[in-house]
Amino acid sequence: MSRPPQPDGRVRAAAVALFAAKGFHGTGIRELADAAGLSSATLYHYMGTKEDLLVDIMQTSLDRLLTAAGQVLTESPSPVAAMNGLVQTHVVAHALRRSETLVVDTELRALSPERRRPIVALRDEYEDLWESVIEKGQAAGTFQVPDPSVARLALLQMCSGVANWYTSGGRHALAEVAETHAHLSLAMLGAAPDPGLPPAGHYIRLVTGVWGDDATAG
Amino acid sequence: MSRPPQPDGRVRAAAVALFAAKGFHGTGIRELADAAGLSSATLYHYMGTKEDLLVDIMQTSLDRLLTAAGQVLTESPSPVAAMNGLVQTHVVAHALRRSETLVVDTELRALSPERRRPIVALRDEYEDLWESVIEKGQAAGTFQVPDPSVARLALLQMCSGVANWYTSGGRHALAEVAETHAHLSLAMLGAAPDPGLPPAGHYIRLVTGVWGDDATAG
DNA sequence: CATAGCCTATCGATCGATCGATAGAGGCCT
DNA sequence: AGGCCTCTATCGATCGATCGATAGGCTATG
Repeated sequence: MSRPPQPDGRVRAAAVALFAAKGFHGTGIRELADAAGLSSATLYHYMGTKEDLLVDIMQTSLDRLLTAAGQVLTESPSPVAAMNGLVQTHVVAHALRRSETLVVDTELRALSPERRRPIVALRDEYEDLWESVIEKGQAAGTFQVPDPSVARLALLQMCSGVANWYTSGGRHALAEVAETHAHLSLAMLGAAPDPGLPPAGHYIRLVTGVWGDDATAG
Repeated sequence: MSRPPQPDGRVRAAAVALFAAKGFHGTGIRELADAAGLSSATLYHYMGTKEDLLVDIMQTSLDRLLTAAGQVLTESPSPVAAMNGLVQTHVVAHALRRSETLVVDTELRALSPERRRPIVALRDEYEDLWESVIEKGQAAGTFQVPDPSVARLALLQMCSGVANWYTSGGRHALAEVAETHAHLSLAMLGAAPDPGLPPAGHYIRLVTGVWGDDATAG
């Protein structure tokens, strides 16, 4: 997790870290340049506007989340397996890539309406995957919830929230957090426990595979 | 919900709405003055600095949340009743006072360390109330969760998340949202359903009582 | 010598905050 | 009643600082 050698990667990494810590509007161009080890003018050699940079970060993050979710759904034979996989993948991504997922979740309001629209479309596409899994489970009688759409919203808020409190050196190990969230989610949906589901290690590998070993971590 | 007649109330209301919609750093002094119907100079007759205003908003909101939670715990005879009450009160407050709770949840990072500390202390005090209820239920065998502290974090994220998506004219009625969240929460904790718990109306009255009919709504 | 990478210097705009001034309401002394 | 003082509420103008972004030039590599 050392600082990436290429300047464009350093700019991205610095932006992700600063936007997550201080917010988009709370981060200045000179501050960003300092963190990337460049002058504020050179910054513009590697990016468009500050908003372009934010859009790019969100785009990349959501693309990867969609890719990971697609793989989960392909390999999951049942709604319970799919939900277990979606939750664990989401939680692992939000823990290992805290900063970039936080930026996606909190800085949508910083985008102009035109730039926001395609990002929101990606987010909706991702959330629709969750919705359809809940509906399939509900239709099959595996899940019993009073209101599937409220359940979807509650579930996603709970899992995304991991990015707000998880720390890699903290009290809770990653696998424990992921599996606990999967357990809580399935309990919430009224599903019976299933010991045959893949453990956290499987989804940790999936997430690190999709995200690659590049350097926008945090 | 009309615009409060007193200028200081208008400043507060405008700040809550703007900070929630565009963020603290995304809201300018002149913009705030326009929304309150004052000049930017007159603004400073009713507040200290912009940061003072933010601190004041957070302080008030957390005080009320603590007051409401205290009342819930006083009147609840069991961990299940207490958790039902905490969840419903929290959800109702986050739905009826979306903007101010969003500001509390997302703008902590905008505060300087010295100003942040007492606010975080209030938040921790509130979260400890939840923690102890979960632990009591766990000790009594009413709740069964793999990890009480992860459960507390997951629960709070889920319930606070209501402020991110609830709209008063939307698809979901307030009472339905509150009761659904209580149901999901108790299912998450492994508690058996209990039809004898107070319905949402009780907690809606509690919240509107604590918040009063003043005009910082939204 | 062309290009990529990077700089200093600078732009106009806007930031949060303060200035001195004014209008009006209410009290108080004579 | 009239004159005077104080306090609140408000303003336009402006402060120094910082904002995001650009212009133009230097250096090194191919």
